[in-house]
Parts: sequence; structure tokens; C-alpha cells
Amino acid sequence: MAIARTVDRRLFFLFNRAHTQLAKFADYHLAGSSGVSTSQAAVLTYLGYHDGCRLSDLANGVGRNNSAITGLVSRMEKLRLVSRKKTLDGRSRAVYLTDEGWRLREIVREDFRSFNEKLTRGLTESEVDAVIKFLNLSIENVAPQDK
Amino acid sequence: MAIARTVDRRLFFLFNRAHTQLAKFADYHLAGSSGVSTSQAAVLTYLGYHDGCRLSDLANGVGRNNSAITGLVSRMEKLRLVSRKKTLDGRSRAVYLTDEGWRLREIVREDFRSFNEKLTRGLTESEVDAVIKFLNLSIENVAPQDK
DNA sequence: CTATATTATTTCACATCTGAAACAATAGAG
DNA sequence: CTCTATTGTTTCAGATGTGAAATAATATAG
Repeated sequence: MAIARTVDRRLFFLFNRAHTQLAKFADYHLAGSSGVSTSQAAVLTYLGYHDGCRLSDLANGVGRNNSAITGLVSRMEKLRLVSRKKTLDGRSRAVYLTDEGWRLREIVREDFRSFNEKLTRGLTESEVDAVIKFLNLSIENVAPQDK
Repeated sequence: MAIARTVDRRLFFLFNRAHTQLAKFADYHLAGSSGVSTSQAAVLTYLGYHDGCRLSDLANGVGRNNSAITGLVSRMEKLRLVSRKKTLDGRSRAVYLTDEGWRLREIVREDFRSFNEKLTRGLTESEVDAVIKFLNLSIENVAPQDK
């Protein structure tokens, strides 16, 4: 109890620490296969399901704000992984995967398959469920005020 | 089963998503109280336990590489939260909290107390244990190769 | 003691993120 | 139709992170 208490107090730091490690690990592996970053991999993955979506939908989909997406997509466009195109509504622009984008997406998928598997190694099914519950709750509990 | 399977495949993205939300939330709250960032809060916290440690110990303690710490400590020094001092070994430098650093650390501690509590809201004790196990495993499983 | 290796920190180039402000274009009120 | 509000994207300044290379100082081999 006392121990659990102590650990609870550090939960956020523990979470951060784990995130740092996982991100480095993921980037290391992606660098060796597809050569893209974790952020770019998220874009490739999302676009596979929503090719041609607007920039802000992409932002929403990968959980970043619009200005982050502007830069990310610009760098990926330079790498010829995606392309921006006009839409009917002149304010927005749509993003599409290029052939190369689709190709790398497949490689990325393979990477994450084994990566995610490794993440649950050593955990029982109900422990994995608890983790997933925790992550989902974190996202909700702490959602943007009301607004 | 099939559902769990699907979720497993997205575990890393889910994790990332939760991290983004939590980090924004933490930064938002810290900004309103102590005014420091999450990274700076980690430094304040660590130094409270290891005041006067070397820069690389601090880097190790908060889980960042040395070059990140150089910048972080420099900015914090400019804010008068910490100060660098010479050590016996001329290669290294020690970092100390200033009075203001100690003061803010207390505020930060209070913030994290309620924040961490909020993180476990809605979870049973065994679910929290599973989460902690998962985080610790993530840090280990995925540790720097062998090297 | 000198040449070389190791260790600690910093610098550099650059990716990524954030919030706030600037722009651009459509929508809506009168 | 025109003025104003809203919406979508980009720009800007600045914090944070990474790995690689540069510096600086101690340690060690011969």
C-alpha cells in the first residue's frame, strides 16, 4: 500500500520515461527499415485509411495541432511521400499518399506489428486490457477542458 | 479476441496519443501554477533528491541525453532556478537548486500529487498495478540494445 | 614525462512540437 | 451585394529532443 502510494505519485514521470524509451526504440527501428520517423509513420498509417483527407482531419487523426501538421506534411512532401492537392473548398487542402508513401506504409506496418507485440510481452491478457483502459481513460480524463 | 488483437496493433499509437494529451495537460497546469515546463519540473524534482549531482547524472535521472540537459539546464539557469558549479574533477560540473528552485519544486510537487491521482481515477488497484508493470517492462524490454 | 584513451560537457544541424498571430477564403447577416 | 464572422492553413518565435562532432580535462600506457 505504502509502496503503491509512492509509485502512484511518480506515475506521470514513469509514463514519460517509458514514452521516451519507446519513442527512441521505434525511431531506431523505423530508421533501419523504412527510414521515416515515428511522426511520419503515424501520418502514413492514418492516410492509408483516409487518403485525401484535409490537413486538419489529419491533424486530428494523429493528435497534433495544425501548425505541427503543416511542417510535418511539408517535410514529407519534400520526401515525395505525400502530396497536397486543392479541394472544392478553397480554404482547405487535401493530402494524398504517393506511390512511395504507400510502399513505405507497408514496411511501417510490418515494423509496428512486431513492435506492438513486443510491447505486450510478459503481460497477461487482462493486464493488457488494463493498460488499454488506462490509456483510453488518460486520453478522456484529461481531454481539453470543456470549450 | 479479434477486437483485442486489433487494439494491440495500435498499442504504440494509443500510447503516443495518451502521452501527447497528458503532456499538454501537465504543461497547461504547471504553466498556471509554478510556470515551469514538464521537462523543467522533472529536473526540479530530481535535483530535490540529488542536489549537486553532475550534469550527466541528471541526464540519466530524467532520461534524456546530455545535449538535451545542457540546453535545459542553461535555460533554467537563466531563470535562476538552478546553478552550475565546479567540481573536483575539472571535466564535470555540478547542478544545484537555487532558493527559487526549491520553492517552485514544492509547488510542482503539489501539482503532480493531484495530477497522478487523476491518472488512476476509474482504475482498480490491480489495474493500476498492471499499468505500472507495463510501463516498467516497456522501459526494460526496449532498453538500449546490449552495447 | 609525453602520447593516447577515456570521460564530461557543449556545440551544431535539424526534426518536432506548441500557442499565438497572420492570411486566405467561404459563409452569413442585413 | 457588402461587411463581418468563421474556418482552414501557414507563419513565427521559441522550447525540447536527437545524434554526431567538437572541446576540454583527467587517466593511463610506455
